[in-house]
Amino acid sequence: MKQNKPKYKQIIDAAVIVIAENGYHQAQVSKIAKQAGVADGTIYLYFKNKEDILVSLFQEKMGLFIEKIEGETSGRTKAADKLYVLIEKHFSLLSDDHHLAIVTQLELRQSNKDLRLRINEVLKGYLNVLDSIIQTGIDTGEFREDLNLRLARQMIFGTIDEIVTTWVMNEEKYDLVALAGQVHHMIVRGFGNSQ
Amino acid sequence: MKQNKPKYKQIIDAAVIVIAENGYHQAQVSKIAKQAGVADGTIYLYFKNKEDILVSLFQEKMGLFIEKIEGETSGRTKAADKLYVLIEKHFSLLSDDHHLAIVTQLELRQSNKDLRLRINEVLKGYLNVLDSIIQTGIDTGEFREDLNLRLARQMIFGTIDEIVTTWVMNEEKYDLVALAGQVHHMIVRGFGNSQ
Amino acid sequence: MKQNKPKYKQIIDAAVIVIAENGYHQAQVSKIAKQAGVADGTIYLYFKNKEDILVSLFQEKMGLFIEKIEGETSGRTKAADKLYVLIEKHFSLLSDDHHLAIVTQLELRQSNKDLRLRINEVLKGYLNVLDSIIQTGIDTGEFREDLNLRLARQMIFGTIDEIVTTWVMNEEKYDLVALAGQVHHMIVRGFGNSQ
Amino acid sequence: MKQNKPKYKQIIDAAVIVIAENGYHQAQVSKIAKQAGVADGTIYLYFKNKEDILVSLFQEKMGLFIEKIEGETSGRTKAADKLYVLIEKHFSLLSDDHHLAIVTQLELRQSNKDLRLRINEVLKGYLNVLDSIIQTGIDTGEFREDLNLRLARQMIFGTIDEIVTTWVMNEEKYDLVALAGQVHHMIVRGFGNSQ
DNA sequence: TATGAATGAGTGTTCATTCAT
DNA sequence: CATGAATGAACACTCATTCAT
Repeated sequence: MKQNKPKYKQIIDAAVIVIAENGYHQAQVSKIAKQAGVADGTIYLYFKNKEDILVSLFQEKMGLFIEKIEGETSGRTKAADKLYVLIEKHFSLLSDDHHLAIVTQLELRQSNKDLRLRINEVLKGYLNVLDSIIQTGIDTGEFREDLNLRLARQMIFGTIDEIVTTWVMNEEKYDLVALAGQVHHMIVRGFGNSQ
Repeated sequence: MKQNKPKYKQIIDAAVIVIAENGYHQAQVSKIAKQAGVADGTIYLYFKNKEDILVSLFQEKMGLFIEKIEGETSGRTKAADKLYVLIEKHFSLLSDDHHLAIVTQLELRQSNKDLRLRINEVLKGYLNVLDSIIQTGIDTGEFREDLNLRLARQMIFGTIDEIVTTWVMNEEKYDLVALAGQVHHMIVRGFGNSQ
Repeated sequence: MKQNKPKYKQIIDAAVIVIAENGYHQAQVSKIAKQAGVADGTIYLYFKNKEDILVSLFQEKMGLFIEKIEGETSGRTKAADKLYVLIEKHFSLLSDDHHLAIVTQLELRQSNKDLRLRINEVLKGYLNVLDSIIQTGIDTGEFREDLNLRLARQMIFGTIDEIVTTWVMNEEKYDLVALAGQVHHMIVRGFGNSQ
Repeated sequence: MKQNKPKYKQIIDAAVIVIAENGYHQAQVSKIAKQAGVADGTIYLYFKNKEDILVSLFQEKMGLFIEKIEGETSGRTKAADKLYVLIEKHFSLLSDDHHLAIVTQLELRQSNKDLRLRINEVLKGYLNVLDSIIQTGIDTGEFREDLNLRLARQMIFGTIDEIVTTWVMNEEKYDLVALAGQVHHMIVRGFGNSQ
């Protein structure tokens, strides 16, 4: 199991750093190898090709990401609470990892269509968590029963993603986590006045 | 004024087709020139370099896009109505232009940071329209007065963008415009039950 | 006779200025046309191609150059005097025309072999003047009778040319004409002590 | 130390051959690589860019050239003898290397100003040898004490260079080395009759 | 004569991947 | 397992020249 060997993680961590600091198109395999402290050729003992590094990177990091979020949300009963925890956790995990935020929000988007499709595969785990929360809400009557599951999921993901991306592009100048409450309220209650 | 010369538009239209059909990284200048029916060198009589073609493409198309949307929304009084028209128009304009949808949602995102920053400049016009609608809603009391303008704007844009992108990635298999009502409702009223 | 039409000289003068100020490789036809105040295509009504501009330039300017030098030297009887006048005139003519000095000493040397062969044709006129002076010197007994005419000519030309080129490369910081006497003495009398 | 790796010299030697046989402007990197028997990319493991090949070529070849000439001249005591050896050696080294003669006398002169400045840096070593010989001659009384060191150096270099260039342009039809004595005599004794 | 928009051939350089050691 | 020297395909851009007006 290559994934357990130390150099596997070493190379992935190196890739995150190199991509975050140099940008996607300036993240040459040789630069990643140097950062990881291995020879260029060694990379190919652990990864099929460059794309495989990036997909693996996303899988490893996003896997942990989803795991943590799932863990936190499962402790709540109400869908709205689960959703709040998800947003808060999503924001805080990226706030805590500057390099990862740049890589997932900006740099990895420059990859070609093939790579993006494979990244989307990984994202499905996250979207499943969202679906499950929304379905819970509909089932318990918290959310409207005519809510379109797919659209709702896309709204949540699109909103969170756009807010994080804007925050990263603004060089993370403000407190992202502090926005979780307002974002959560907009999603659950909408723009309208409640009276 | 180069923008009025026929070859200027001819080249931009060719670029949209070539990028949509071949992908961003396979859209060589020579391919665009061939599609436009001009010599490679002619491109450089109208554009400073390759990046300039792409920025101009985005400016021209997005300019028209924003113009049309602004025109339609200005005919409405209520913010909620304006927002509905915006969503519906956004969906229908992209539904009607298959190539443009692929280019704006998938291919142009692969551009480097510099180009993306310049694209964001163009997008500001669109975001301003959103801001103005939201502010109208707050002023008239349609929307909550404690609504965070920036977050609201990011939610609308992120939601619409994610929904369109998913639709494009799913090869436009379903009717995007038909979703406008539900999307609008989710944004304005949220997920919650109204009782 | 195209050579007599005003635009012919106009274009040649423009070429000297453009080459002197931009360098040989940055002296595009369009730049010369602009400097001459004519359209690009007009150049080709007066010159066969770009190389023809440069050869004509050299012919015109070097023709005048040789004419003036010949005129001055013919006024002297002794070969040594003729040689002195030639050196002095060569130095002063280039000292007086900054642009021409740069073009002939530095820029035109970057031309390809073909062009240089044609330039050498023009130079033959100058070399003939040299030969005639040397022959005179030999005939009158001023110069050694076993002097190798060809080598002597190459020594004079090589010396003068190297001195002028160095002076141009040093941005013409010192008085070139003032060196004529020493140069003349070195050529006629050599390095050795006369005793 | 790249200079000691076999491919470094292999590429430089290939460059001399390709430039001599095809001319400066037809000496594409791919042609040099082919001649050297390496891949195009390999060139860039040993040289920063194309200009670096040419500068290195000049440094390597001219470095050896100067070394050899310095070695030979240092064996003589009298300045005139040193000068004779220098001329003779200069002529014979280029006579023995047909390709190098073409490259240094004709092709490399077509390089742009930047490259020529860097070539001049290399030439300084040669000019220093000349200066030292001339100074020796002045100190020992062999040469006139009012001899202008800089002009004398330019005369020697200009003369030798012009004679070699003419010889190369005449396709090396005559015996260059055989001219050394006459050239030496012209420089040391001048044109004049000694009586 | 004069114009200037259009042409299209030509090349230095990068970098993911391989493979002999 | 690990190395790193070697590979070679791929592409944006310039500019001398033409020719319809």
